[in-house]
Amino acid sequence: MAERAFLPHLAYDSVVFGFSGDELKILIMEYHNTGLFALPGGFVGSNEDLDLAVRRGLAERTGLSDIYLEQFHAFGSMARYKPEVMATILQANGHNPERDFPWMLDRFITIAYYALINYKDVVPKPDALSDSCRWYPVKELPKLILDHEGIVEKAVLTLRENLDRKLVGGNLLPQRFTMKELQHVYEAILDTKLRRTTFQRAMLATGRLKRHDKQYSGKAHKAPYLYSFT
Amino acid sequence: MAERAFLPHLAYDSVVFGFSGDELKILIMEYHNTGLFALPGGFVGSNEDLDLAVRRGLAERTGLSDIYLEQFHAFGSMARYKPEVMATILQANGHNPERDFPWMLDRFITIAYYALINYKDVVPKPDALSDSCRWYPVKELPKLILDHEGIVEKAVLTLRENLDRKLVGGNLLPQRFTMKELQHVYEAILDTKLRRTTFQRAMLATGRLKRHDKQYSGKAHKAPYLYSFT
DNA sequence: TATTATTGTTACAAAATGAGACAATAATGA
DNA sequence: TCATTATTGTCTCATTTTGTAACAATAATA
Repeated sequence: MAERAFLPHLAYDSVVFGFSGDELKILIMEYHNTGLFALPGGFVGSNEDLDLAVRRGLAERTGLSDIYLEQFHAFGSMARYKPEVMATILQANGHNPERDFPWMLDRFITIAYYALINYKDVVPKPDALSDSCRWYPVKELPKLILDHEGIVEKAVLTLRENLDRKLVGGNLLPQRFTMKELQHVYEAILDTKLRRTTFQRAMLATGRLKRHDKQYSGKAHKAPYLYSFT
Repeated sequence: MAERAFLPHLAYDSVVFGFSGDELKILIMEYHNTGLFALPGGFVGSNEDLDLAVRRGLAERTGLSDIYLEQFHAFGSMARYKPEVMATILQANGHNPERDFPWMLDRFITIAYYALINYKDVVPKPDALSDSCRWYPVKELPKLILDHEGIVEKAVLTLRENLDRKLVGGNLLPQRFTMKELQHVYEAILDTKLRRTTFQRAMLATGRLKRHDKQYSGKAHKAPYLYSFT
């Protein structure tokens, strides 16, 4: 068999979470002239670590290296095999799918990751096939291709389960943040209101928060401390 | 490209947990004339659901269908690519690897599952390349090929995390079991002693246990109830 | 019929959590 | 200057959950 750049039949998709306006958002791509929306994804180089392939793709789309990334599921049902979707996307970009990219019409098993990033650090960049790469609130997603909506759903569920266990909430905020900001992140992820005092006590009890200087907001009230995770 | 039976570069491995003699055990295969031990695994048919491929392989090895199965991680580093291992196994079985099975020398990404089964229901069966398929205590495994020891370790950690959250302990026991048996399963998985009364209270509080008739053991003491999960 | 080992339940202490009160600010504005 | 306002950090107390031990109820045995 000839050398090939990527492993056949294998892809990854990434659910990139950001936090802005007290909402949990994710990056969604739109393909040129199709009205089709999808998770940002990519392929794995024939001699490339799976994890590194995902980091590479994320770096290209967000400009960020060194981001919090976690693999959560591989999706491999036959039900997700719909070659006509990829054919539509390729045709809309002026390609002849069967002639130019026959391997993209194959069946794919995708390994899904979620990433947590500081919203303000990111300038989303689309790829060659895509029109745009934009933030959408998790609660107001457009219709996505294939099983991507199910992938997002599982990502959110996994993130919820890992929130307390791995204390990952801070990865959606700048290095230093107030207790209220952290609480809003938790509330957005869990989709529920939390009690301020109980939350503060629980967070401090983890022993993972370092307290820094106060943040003076210019508002007429006590200034909150800034915290960071250790 | 010619039709092929299996997706290239993709495999699955299964960590099959059983419980016997108050120990947590897993199924390990030994390859003919090599002294090499490995997790039971297999390949995914070109038109086969990933999950069903794993169930098919498990059914062949355990004789069981309808078992508790959970995917927990895909392993895809380049460090796990050691074609000489598979070459050794094929040669020991009288094959010429390069000529007969060149694709088995390729790089593989493996998707790992763990299964929980009732030890007594299983008669392990090796496959064509294997000598034996036997139970080994998790704490006394032989040296395994490639990254299979890391796969087992991650399986155990995942099982521990899921134990309370998904109440999966009962899948390692017969349909009906005593509270003491269930406690022993928990103790084996968590590798720690539990307090009898606290455990009993917590289990009953889940509301997922149904109480059946008593089990008379012939011993000189009160007979325990049998329970099943709903 | 007393003894033994084990089980299911209860009782009480200790710890964790829920819910509110309260004092301590930063700015504002009379 | 000094009361006012909004928010923060902490404390208090009630409630719930958990840790620990005691106790009563068995099945078989001697």
